[in-house]
Amino acid sequence: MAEGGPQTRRSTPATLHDVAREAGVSLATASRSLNGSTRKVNEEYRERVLAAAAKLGYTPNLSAQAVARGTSTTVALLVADIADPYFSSIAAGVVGAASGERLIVTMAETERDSERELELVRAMRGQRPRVMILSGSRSIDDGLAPALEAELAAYEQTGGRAVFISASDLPFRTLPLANRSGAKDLATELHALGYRRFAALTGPESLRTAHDRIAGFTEGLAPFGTGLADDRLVRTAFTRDGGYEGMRELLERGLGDTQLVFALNDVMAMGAMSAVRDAGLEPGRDVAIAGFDDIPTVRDVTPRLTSVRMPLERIGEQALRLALDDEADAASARAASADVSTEVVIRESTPRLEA
Amino acid sequence: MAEGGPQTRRSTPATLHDVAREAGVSLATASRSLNGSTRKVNEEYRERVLAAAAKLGYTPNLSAQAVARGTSTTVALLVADIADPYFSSIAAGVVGAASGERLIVTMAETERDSERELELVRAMRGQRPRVMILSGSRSIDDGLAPALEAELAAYEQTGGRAVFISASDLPFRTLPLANRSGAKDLATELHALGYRRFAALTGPESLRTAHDRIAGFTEGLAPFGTGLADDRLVRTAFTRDGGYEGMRELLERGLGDTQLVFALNDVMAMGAMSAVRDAGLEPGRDVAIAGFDDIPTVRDVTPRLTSVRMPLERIGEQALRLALDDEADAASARAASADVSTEVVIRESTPRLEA
DNA sequence: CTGTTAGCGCGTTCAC
DNA sequence: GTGAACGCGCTAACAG
Repeated sequence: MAEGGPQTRRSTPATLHDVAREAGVSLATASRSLNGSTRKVNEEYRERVLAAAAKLGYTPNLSAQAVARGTSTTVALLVADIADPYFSSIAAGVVGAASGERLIVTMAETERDSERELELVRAMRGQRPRVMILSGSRSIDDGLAPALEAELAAYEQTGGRAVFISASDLPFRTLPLANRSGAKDLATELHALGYRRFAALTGPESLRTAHDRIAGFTEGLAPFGTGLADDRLVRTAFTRDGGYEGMRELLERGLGDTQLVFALNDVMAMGAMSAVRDAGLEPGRDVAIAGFDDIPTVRDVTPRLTSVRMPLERIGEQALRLALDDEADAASARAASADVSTEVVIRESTPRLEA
Repeated sequence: MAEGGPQTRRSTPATLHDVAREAGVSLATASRSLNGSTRKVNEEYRERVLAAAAKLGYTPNLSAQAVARGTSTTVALLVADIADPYFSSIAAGVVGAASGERLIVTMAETERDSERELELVRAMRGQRPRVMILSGSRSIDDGLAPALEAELAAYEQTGGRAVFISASDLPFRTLPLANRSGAKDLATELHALGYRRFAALTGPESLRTAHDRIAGFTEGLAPFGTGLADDRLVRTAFTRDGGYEGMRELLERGLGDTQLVFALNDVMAMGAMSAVRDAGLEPGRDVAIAGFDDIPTVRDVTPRLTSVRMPLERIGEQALRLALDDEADAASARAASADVSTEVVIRESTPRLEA
């Protein structure tokens, strides 16, 4: 089926040259008519060119344009895991915003490996992208950070623009995410609901995002003279399965008097809820659970999950805008981040505690 | 912070020419050392070139390579909605497989709009991608289909390779998905569990995938002399909110003696479960629910959702392989699709019915 | 094996 | 306003 049909001979795509010849004009005129930097071309010629282009099914070769112009229309996006709702939502935001700017986005997956991330940045540079957006997997004690910084510095020096989503120690534009304050707010509200004794499922200690969320949570608890005991912390993978395993471990250790488990992101929280259930307990009743990010599906689990809303799509959009904003500075980043502020959403997984 | 540092003057990326000069060799030698199709270059020169490249931080300009070679290393991927787990999983598969082939994937979102899809295909052609993968939103009575076909035919005639994920009427390579047989199997198993009276939440009537799934489900029910009454069908959007709204409508109409609601995909099913709950009923007990796709999160909802497993990541991989396989024909597509066969997964949302 | 040269498709100066 | 000619960064003949 796929190979059927009259074997029309394979040809090469129509070139601007073809269009010019077909229209009976020069290459320059054709070029001007089709993109016209300053449109100073006879209307009649213009139409002839457009007609010829349509007839030949001409599409400008973006690579050639990039070479000739010295700039591409590409934005490179690096994420830890495309299938993770957190990253796919951000990606959707980036792609949406890019589409509006007539930019094309290319995507790659770091798999949370900084070595791989570095390689990818290097490889992506080959595209001479206008901007490069790095999301996720920023570590605190990343030995490869200097190399990454050097690579990105070189990239920026040659006209590119690197943007990090969420805090990083590296000297590049950054769209700060309110991980710390969001977690702090969450802690405050949970305390108001009557919760006093907490445990947490955290990602790798070095993961910047995990670190900030834990720090914020602890900070929010401090005024009340409570906190997170070390033996109430479970380090695990920053994924659904990590959440499941972490909760299982916690249950094995014994929940003790723990009232609420804070999973550092929603997919972990969902895994944790399943682990609770598999242990014969009921999330929200036997142990409360809170997540972070407020990915769409948390509305559809039972009990509905308490979380901290991060406007993920908008974060993707703002990251691109921040990169494109020529005079972006600290103020601009602040403005962008104001647009992506968090909000605690209390749901059934953390019911008010009876006194 | 972002703008700090000594204003090192902005330069242009190192070119192959620079590397050659730095290494004291000719352009050709530099080129051969760095990519050398057939590595026939003096080891000493080679090393000098590599050293120079490293020193200068040289990265080959992919656009320039593409123009010179006449072929790019790009694969274009079109999906309906990036944030939807179905598509993000497929995308993850494509990106993963592409990475192995040293291909770069660019992504765009059709937003389930065939007009937009057509425009995107046209725009994407500008990249001269080696392959173009179209996933989702194939309609049965799509007026733009001829235009799309023409565009893709032109694309293939100029050396490109178009691949559809899931059936289409268009004459291009297609990775068939077992929507029909999967739904049929589901119906069979549900009947075995004791279910007799069904309703369904379906997407737009014209959506090919929706059509196939309904057809398969009906087919599976036929041998038992039962089926889906017209008034038990709710047409709604193919999204979570569509599922919610559809179920709400069904509940308003009155469930009657309906025992099970078949949502045509998992995100719809999850929305439907929430609607059931919001109506004060309990999914799985008051009304059974089944979905399709088996996206990861269905394991974490309550009750766990019965679904039909589609190996989404593998589907993405296979789509790319199918595109890359030079001698792909019907047999090859069949082989690939064998690798992406479905499997019914019965869970708690469809408990065995007491006789 | 190496260097020279002619393109690839397109943008853009520069004369006409 | 229009066209000829050069250059973008790189590959691929082609000679040496």
